[in-house]
Amino acid sequence: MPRLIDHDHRRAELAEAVWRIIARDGLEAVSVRHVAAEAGVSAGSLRHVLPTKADLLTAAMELVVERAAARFRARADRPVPDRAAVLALLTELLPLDEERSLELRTHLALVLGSPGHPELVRLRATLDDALRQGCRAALDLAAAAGLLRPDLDLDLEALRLAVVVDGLALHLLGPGADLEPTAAEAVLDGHLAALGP
Amino acid sequence: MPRLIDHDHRRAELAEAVWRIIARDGLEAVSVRHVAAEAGVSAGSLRHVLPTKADLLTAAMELVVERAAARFRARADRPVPDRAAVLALLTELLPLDEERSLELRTHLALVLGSPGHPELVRLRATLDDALRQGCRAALDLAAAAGLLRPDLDLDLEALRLAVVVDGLALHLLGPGADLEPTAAEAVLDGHLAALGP
DNA sequence: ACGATGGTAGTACGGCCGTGTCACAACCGT
DNA sequence: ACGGTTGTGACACGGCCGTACTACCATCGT
Repeated sequence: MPRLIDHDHRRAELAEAVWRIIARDGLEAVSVRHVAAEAGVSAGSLRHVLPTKADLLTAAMELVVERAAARFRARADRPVPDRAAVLALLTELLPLDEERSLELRTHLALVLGSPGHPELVRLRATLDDALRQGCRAALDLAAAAGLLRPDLDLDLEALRLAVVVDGLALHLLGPGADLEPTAAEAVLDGHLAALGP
Repeated sequence: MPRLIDHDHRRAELAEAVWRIIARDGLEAVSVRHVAAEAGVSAGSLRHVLPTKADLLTAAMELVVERAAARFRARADRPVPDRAAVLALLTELLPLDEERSLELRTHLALVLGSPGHPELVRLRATLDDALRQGCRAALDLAAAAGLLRPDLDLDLEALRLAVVVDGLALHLLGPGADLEPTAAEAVLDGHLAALGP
């Protein structure tokens, strides 16, 4: 078989296989064999790329961070002048499609499901920090567009916004989710309105 | 050994053992043997009370729902006249001590960690519903005390408040938590203030 | 063209898992 | 006092786990 494969690409495929298993069968179903089967490779082959299970979980989490960062970067680079665009930027942070739902489920399942894994804890902190900074950036844009009352404590409001976004995300995740996407958008819209003059 | 033991009491002990294992070692470490050891009984003995692992997880989740409901009932029964009391009622919903942290970790780990378990999905819906009703009740009390603008959509605000509470709870949960309890209370206080006239 | 290189797949091993079974010990009603 | 009931603990079983090892093979550099 081919002498050289793209390791990064293979790692991403395996990480996405982990995502799907976590979303479909839960964290407990994540085993080397299941992931290999889900990704369509043999278990022995998987071990050449990710030698241990901990590496597997770390790779899954790293890809979450990477994808989320890339998505936000793509959004934030564009000039964002009006209210609808700010709302769209925030909506981007919600798990409203399959990929983002998979990512968030993975993120939460790993963070809550395996404490004592230092790498995962570090990556969680990275992600939380990015969320807060993203909310802060969105607020700065909104402020520049004159959408915000001038007397707001932007640091506190960024934190509050991040909390709202994460809370919405949590309630959007099925199964057993109790929130419709439209309701989530309504909450976000109402929150932004409450920050206005 | 004694012919009659209190089954409910034993179930609660075992459920709390599950909580501790989830918080300390993660969901993957929850096995019949580990739980039995944590609770100080033999595995065979455990099986007389909770025959299968699914029963074990269900019992753990049921105790979460039960304790949370009892705690809220104890708070809500008291007359709640002023702003500080409303804030205290909401703070009650946050994982600011060991027991509530254990409960929330269990709740989230189970909901996110084992999809396809119908009983857990049902219990999650129960809990989410209770949270929303609790927030609605708190808002009603605040409104009766004249702490709210009269033009608010209380249903939407209850949802937003529930989202804030859950978001705060999520960020308060260690390890890797990025939120201090005082910051969480500040967010809650700011949120309540933003609802005022 | 042909070894060297590096990915692949199959197998093996020790360990823990969930669950079933069963003999035994402690308490109850009679 | 004693037989029945009920909780207990120990073991057995089949299965899946993570990991290690080792032939095999397609490609690449020479």
